[in-house]
Amino acid sequence: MSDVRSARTRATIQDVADEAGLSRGTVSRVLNDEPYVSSEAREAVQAAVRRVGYVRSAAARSLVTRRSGAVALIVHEPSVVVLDDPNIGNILIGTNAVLSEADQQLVTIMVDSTRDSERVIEYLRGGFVDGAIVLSARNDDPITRAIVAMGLPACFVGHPPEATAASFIGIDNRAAAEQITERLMATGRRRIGMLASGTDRDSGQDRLAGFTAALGERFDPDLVIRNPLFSYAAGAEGMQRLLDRAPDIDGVFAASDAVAAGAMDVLHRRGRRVPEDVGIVGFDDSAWAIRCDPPLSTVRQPARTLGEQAARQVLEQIASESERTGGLILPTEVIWRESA
Amino acid sequence: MSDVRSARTRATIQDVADEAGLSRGTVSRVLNDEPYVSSEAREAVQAAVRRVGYVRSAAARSLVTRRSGAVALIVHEPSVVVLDDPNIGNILIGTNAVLSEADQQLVTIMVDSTRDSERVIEYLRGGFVDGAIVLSARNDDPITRAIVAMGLPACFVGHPPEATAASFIGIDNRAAAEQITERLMATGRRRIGMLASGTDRDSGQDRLAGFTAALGERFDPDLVIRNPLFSYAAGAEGMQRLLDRAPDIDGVFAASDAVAAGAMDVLHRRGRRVPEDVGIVGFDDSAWAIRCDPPLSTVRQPARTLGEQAARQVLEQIASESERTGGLILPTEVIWRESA
DNA sequence: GTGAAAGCGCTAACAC
DNA sequence: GTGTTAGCGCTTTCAC
Repeated sequence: MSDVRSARTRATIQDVADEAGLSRGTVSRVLNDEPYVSSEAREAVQAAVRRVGYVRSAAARSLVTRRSGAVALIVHEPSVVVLDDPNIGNILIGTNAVLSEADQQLVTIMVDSTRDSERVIEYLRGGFVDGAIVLSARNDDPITRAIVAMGLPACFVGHPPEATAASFIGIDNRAAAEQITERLMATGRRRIGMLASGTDRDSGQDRLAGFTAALGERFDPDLVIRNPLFSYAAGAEGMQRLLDRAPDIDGVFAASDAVAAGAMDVLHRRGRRVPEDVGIVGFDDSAWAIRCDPPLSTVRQPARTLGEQAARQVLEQIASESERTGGLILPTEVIWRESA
Repeated sequence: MSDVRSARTRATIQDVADEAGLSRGTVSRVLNDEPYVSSEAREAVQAAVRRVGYVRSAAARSLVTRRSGAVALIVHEPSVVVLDDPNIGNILIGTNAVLSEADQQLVTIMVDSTRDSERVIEYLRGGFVDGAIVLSARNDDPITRAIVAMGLPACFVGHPPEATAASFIGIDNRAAAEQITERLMATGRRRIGMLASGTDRDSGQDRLAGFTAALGERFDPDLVIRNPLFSYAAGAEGMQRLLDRAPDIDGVFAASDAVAAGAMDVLHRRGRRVPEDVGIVGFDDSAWAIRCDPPLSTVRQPARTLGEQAARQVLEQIASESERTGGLILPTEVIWRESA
């Protein structure tokens, strides 16, 4: 029996070396696929690894290489919001695909409290990850500040963080909102309102700004209902208020598809036909859109691509040890269906 | 200026010791909040840490302590499924809350391909995490096998993995399904069908088994439509087929709320009234349930608690270095609304 | 091609 | 209370 170690003790590279009758150095070379190793040695090491059940210690390796082989995806949202944001899932998929290809491990971290926030900063500083992708950070966010300060390779998805030259990637919410509002106007609507969710963050503000710009003179602040949440319930509740304020309303721009779905149900309940009486458009092109009756016209947000590109940017920074590159804005597309 | 290190080099504990005029040992004690340190020393160290901008290396620390302070949540699902599983989000929240309280970092890992799977095993073996919570693993899953083999503290959510005495936590899908089917029967339905999603996994199989058991003699295999997905689309498509097969159907048990929602929309479209003509019940008590019209009767699954308990089990195993405890089955509750 | 040896940054056991 | 020192398991020169 070559296994003389106790069950609780892991085999080390030295055990492998002894077993193979070689030195640690050679074993290390084999493990790292380095050149200048005889094929006999290579095979001997591989066999020895098997026999002693060796797995290398990430800590020891990372201590000397200063690399972990992992990248964090930080979801900085109160937990409730995360659940029904249709984009997060797709961003995650895109990011994971690209990192997986590069043999980096993606670890997703949720920040749900101040305590979380502090611990996450420790985690990042500790060197558990080589880079980070940050979703929907606020500008005054401590994690953002820490990342920038420590120079961790990173990409911010959603909006540029502060005035720093940090790399970011996002969509032009303002332009997209303007565009779809214009199309809504082109269908002949006269009294157009907005269910403006998330006005406490950039994306929400920008969508409202685009809406305002598109309407120009015809913009009526009374027809804007604000709500922090991008939810179905927010849409339903907002639509009630909008109808009470302006029963003659004939167009609605909802800040997200979920909001639009809530609004549409209320419209039906209040006896309004869509799109005959009221035209309605959403934002995201999420699963909600096709599920609506009639199907929802909306803005397609390239969430998956967002995730992929963010991952690429981080990988590039890690590889080149270069300074951050600038930002990137991905194009959106208006998807015209039957709701307007 | 006390900062003589290059910008690229991190300060080490030695730098702090020099700066504070103390030894590494004392600095380490302060850093770890150990007793037997004079308050002067403590303050001197804290000041020095500030000045040199010290952050301790996780790798070095973890190398000697054999602890990382992190726990993995492994979501072992094809990406598409993850997105609309209403339970995952809540499990995540519960897990994060408990771990956060214990100052452990939760890292969520998605397994989306064979390549992912292999990398994740490496990651776990490497010692990046002290424990793992595994969601909806299949029995033949390589990650499950690796975890069991390496003796990593772990808890499997959903179902016991193989015959091993691994710790797990879940709900009794079979009993819950049986219970709600019985209530459906009690409303006087004669021809009851099931939209049996996910029959390729334990939860789906168990729900079908419960349904079958409840119906007893009245069970008709022709009224069971199978579909791997727990989705709205699966429900819609399944309901079409069910209506075609048995136009006189008057009761439906859908394997999830999303499935039920899809089915209900088809019923409406085909001119059936709910619950007058057809009674329908779901499973999960997710956001779908109250959004249905009429609101859906369903089984409440304690997803958040599931996550909390799983985290506790893992923490306990980590702390005690004990062998795995057995499994735990949480109770479910039938929520009776208006759809049946 | 391979071995020997010097660390990576930290904790913990042991002196004092 | 504090300093000294021996590793933790690995990579990486530098000889040979």
